[in-house]
Amino acid sequence: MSLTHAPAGAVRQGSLRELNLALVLGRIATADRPPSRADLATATGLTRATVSAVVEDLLAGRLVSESDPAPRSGAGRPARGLVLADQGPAGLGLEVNVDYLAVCVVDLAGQVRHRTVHRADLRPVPPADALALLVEMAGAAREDAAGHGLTLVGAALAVPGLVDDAGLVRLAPNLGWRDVPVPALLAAHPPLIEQVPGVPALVVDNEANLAALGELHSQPPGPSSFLHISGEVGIGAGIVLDGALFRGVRGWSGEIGHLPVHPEGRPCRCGGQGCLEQYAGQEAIVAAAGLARAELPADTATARLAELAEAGDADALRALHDAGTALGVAVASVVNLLDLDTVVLGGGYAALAPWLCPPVLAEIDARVLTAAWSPVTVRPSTLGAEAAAVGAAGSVARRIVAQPAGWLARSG
Amino acid sequence: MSLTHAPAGAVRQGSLRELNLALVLGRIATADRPPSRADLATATGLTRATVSAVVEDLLAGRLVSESDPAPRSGAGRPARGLVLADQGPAGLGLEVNVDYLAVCVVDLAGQVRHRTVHRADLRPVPPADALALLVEMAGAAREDAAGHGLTLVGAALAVPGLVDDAGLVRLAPNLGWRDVPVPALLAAHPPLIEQVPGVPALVVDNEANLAALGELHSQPPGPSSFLHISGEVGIGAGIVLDGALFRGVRGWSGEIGHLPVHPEGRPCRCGGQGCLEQYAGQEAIVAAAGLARAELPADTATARLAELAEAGDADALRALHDAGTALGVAVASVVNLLDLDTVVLGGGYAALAPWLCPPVLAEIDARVLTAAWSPVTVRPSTLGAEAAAVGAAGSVARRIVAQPAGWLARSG
DNA sequence: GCTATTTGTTCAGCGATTGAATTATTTGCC
DNA sequence: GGCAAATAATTCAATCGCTGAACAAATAGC
Repeated sequence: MSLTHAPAGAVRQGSLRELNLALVLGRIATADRPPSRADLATATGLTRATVSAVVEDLLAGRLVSESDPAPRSGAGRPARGLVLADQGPAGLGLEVNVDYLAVCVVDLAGQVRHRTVHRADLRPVPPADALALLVEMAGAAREDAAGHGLTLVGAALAVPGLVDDAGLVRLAPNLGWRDVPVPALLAAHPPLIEQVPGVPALVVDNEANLAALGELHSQPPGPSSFLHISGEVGIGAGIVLDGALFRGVRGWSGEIGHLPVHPEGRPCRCGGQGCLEQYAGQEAIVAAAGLARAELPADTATARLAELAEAGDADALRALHDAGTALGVAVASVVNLLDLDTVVLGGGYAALAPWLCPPVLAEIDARVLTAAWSPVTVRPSTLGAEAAAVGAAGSVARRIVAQPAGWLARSG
Repeated sequence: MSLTHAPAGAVRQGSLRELNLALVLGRIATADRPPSRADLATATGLTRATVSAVVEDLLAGRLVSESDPAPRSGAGRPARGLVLADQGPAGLGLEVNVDYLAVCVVDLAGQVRHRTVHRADLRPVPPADALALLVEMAGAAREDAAGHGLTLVGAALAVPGLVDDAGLVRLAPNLGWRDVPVPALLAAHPPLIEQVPGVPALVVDNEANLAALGELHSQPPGPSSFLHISGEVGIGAGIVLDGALFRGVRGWSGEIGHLPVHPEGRPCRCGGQGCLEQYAGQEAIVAAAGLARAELPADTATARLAELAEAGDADALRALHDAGTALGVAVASVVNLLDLDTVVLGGGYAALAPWLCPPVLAEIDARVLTAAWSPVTVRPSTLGAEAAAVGAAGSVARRIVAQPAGWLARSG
């Protein structure tokens, strides 16, 4: 589950080419216009000769293709622009959540090429059955992707809970899962992906982490360090530092829902007191707004809240303001600690951002020592509802871009 | 101020050797016994031939030396052990604090080879005068170091405040500094260090950050991710993730002293309410213990508290317990967020650790969701009082180990 | 004294980058 | 239309550094 994109180990002769393949491909991926070989040479510091050789490898491996010439004014031989191939390797993203299953396919460029969502209450469904359904959806996704010339090289599964290094779901409270051995359960089904060196066949991770990765790789590119908060029934956060997700010593970082915002306040099911989740979790907001939980399916609760707030309902507005204040206290802690300048509200919070942002910002201004010199941006996520599935698939595709040598060794 | 120890840029022909020099030297630095060339080959994955060539460069540059043969049982040609040289490059560490100035010199192996402390109340002293005094002490340190065959290749200055990328001290509240241009003030004095490519002549950083780096590089090596808390008049934290200090977007991470532990509690001079500093800062503990601030010099306050607690003074014990509980709430937030498994209490907290640790651990157990699966260690710092100065000097020496090519290019 | 064993060095070979020269292709100007 | 200037991309000998195997060095055990 740890993603080290620094070589760190022995630097052999061949590592040199591997590193430069990744360097050039990464540059092509992040450029805002299709760069020419000459552009890449000046941007990377390599010579044109080397760049040509590297690009030749990438073209042969079908990781990049030549686009229409980049519009450039002036004399000289016209450049040939290089873009990430829209065929070739792609990532499979899977998501199990409380009220839906989602599957998607993302290509090298980060484009979502396939998307399926199956809405259902998954709480009464045994984990093995839920995963079987997901595999069935993934099979159809693979067929569709193959039709577009895409090969699935890895899969990532997002779950709303704690996952350990081996992919064991220790605890997914809102889903009712405990100690579910996901890799073993999925191994019972025929494989959907083609193994590529350097790309794990299956990664299982927290949905908040994967949603944050999705935000990191979304277009247009945003900051490389930020906090992404997924506000669902539970509240999770993905912490992106210097362009990499920070997972913590055991991969359990981001439990922002259990930051104490009122240390002597309401007891929480985690055993603590006054956790953020008790004041800004979906159930807490719904209850504070005077809505009966029973009459609302989970997937419409935030929509209903947004409707009421839009209409000026006083109870809803007050509930959202209080929740935003509690969230702001927690966010202020994070900003004081990590000195981040961007906070993204995702999941259910995205739709409620117009009412949550002002109190969050107010708390930040009041409580963050450095706010005077460095304004903090709080904004809703740009990805849609199944952000974690998109982020999961994108994280797989991203691995190919970060380590193209494995794919190239495969396809000759 | 950002230290990227991954190449990330273009990988040229010669980068290969640079990377392997760093790889081998780093291995020598972290080995618990002097390794032979053969040991290094198996440890790094390089061939013995390559390791021999690399080691030859390191020996020629006087970064390592051959030690007495490592005791090894069995047949075969005896190995020649390699150790970091006790002569050659060294780092200069400087510290300005509220009640003392400190200067030290640390060699490649992390040994403190020189140490000077000047105790005085620095609050009434103008910054320029304080720095002039520090430079004078540093001059003597350089003479002493030169007598041991050590060359100063860079300096790092620790200050108790916020520092920006250019070395400008924006705010050091307890010292009374505001917008002090340290590099410009130091440039007025003759240079003390010999410039080496890749090593900045002067780094100015927060004392909590540098103390954390000192802890990271202390012997015996500890974990590579931890939280280091410096409890002085203010409370600062250094966050070490995966062996690297995390400085935040603007270098202002670690302001744990302003985490809200009682959101509607006592007003804080930062403008917020209920900040940790108001409950666990030195002044708060002293006041809660019923000691008059005026009759205590700042540098003896913690010693006096420890004395009283040792003697069983009820007021002192209660004050420490309450401070520890507040600290525990903040630490629980950090652990929930970052999933760290080690917390180091440094600065004034080190001496008070016997009384602070129990309540801190109690709050962690109660509030951290994952505490059941992953015990968190809370322990006092192993470094002494001037930890920041030692960490500062060590961070300079460490740069040579991480990037030896610059030094080698210099000395031919 | 001989063998087994391990360490460290030497050397031809090779892969990858380098830098200069060369070719390719277009714009602008007369 | 033709020519010079300009920019892009390729070719090729030279060079740098790693590799693998053979070899020399040094010791323990029998």
